[in-house]
Amino acid sequence: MWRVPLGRDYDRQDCALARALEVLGERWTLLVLRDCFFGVRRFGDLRAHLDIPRAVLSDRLATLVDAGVLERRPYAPGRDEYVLTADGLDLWPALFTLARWGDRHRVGPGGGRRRFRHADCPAGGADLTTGGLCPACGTLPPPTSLETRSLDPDEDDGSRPERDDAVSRALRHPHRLLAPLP
Amino acid sequence: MWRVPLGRDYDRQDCALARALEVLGERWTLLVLRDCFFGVRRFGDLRAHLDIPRAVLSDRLATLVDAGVLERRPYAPGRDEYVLTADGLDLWPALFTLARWGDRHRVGPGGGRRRFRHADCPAGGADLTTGGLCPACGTLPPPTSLETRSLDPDEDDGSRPERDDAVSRALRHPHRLLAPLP
DNA sequence: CGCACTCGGTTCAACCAACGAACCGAACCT
DNA sequence: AGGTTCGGTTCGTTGGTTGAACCGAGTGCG
Repeated sequence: MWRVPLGRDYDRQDCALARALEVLGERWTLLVLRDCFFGVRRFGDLRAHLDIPRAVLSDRLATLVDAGVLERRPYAPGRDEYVLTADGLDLWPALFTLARWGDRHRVGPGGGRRRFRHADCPAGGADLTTGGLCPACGTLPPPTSLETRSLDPDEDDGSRPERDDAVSRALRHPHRLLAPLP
Repeated sequence: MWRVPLGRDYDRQDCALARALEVLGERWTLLVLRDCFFGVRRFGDLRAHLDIPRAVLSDRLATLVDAGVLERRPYAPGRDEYVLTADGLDLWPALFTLARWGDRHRVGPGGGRRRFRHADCPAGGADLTTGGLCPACGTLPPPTSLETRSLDPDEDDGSRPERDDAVSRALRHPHRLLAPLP
């Protein structure tokens, strides 16, 4: 069921960015992948966290599996889960970089609510810088060695109402990237 | 004329990525910005290079100006051009990172046709690595100090027909990023 | 077993965005 | 004045998004 999501004219664009956007450029797709990095794997959890119509989520997941970014695999009889492939994991720098831009320019001063810490850092670990570097050890950690958490409540300016689905609640506490949610 | 391009539900997403996608997530938007980094500034040039409907381009440019990513300014009586603001220039790492992913996973072996060289490099300059680093001097160069070019014809596998608009032709030769096209 | 419930979808109708062609007005050329 | 280019807007058609309803397999429970 291959489609070219961005229209037939895109294959005339002589550009790696256009190739990437044929897979990633549709609405919701990058948010689905962000959740996959956070450890969300099940259809229902994605739906609860994103408020995305079932049909759209179904379509996006099929496109991503088709493109080799996600793998669909059974975890119980009649139940499948979606996990990032190697190609998908390789998207982490792109997602992180885009999100940091959003932090700097689209949310209030102080940046967003979410922090990423280098949990496997030999130098003790610290919250990542804008470029994704760990300030303690100077390396660019892979997503598997990162831990994410919400800002503490007293750091929060309360400018935006918090969501209260199971995924949002789980992600308030420190959580290793890619580890399945409780 | 503010709109929330990705639907009212996005503002319930407690996430910097969602904030970024409200501005950048619509179809064509990232390709328009890519062209801006290449030095394309005029409505007609964007249209010729992208094959995008006039109405859509008009809408995207207005959204980007509205969001402070582009600035619209007159360059002749009755003629305006669109140039990247500081916020827009700050998008370069995100665009570059996404394009590199496209190179690695969505085009054939050998990567894409386009190369980026650190033209202002004190160590002589070389084509950037995957992470955007200059292998000669080890720094992460800003877009203004980069030069881009197409692969030489003998390196090209000919798998995709070349475009032949004025912008595509100009971008085959080495060209400083952000410098206006001839 | 029979029944209800959950999960992971598909189907359908209404709506809205994208497309492409036609039109438009200002500036410039001759 | 007449024609051309540029930078749009308008408009009818096409196609993607949305949300509600429906569906079928698997599980829990009396």
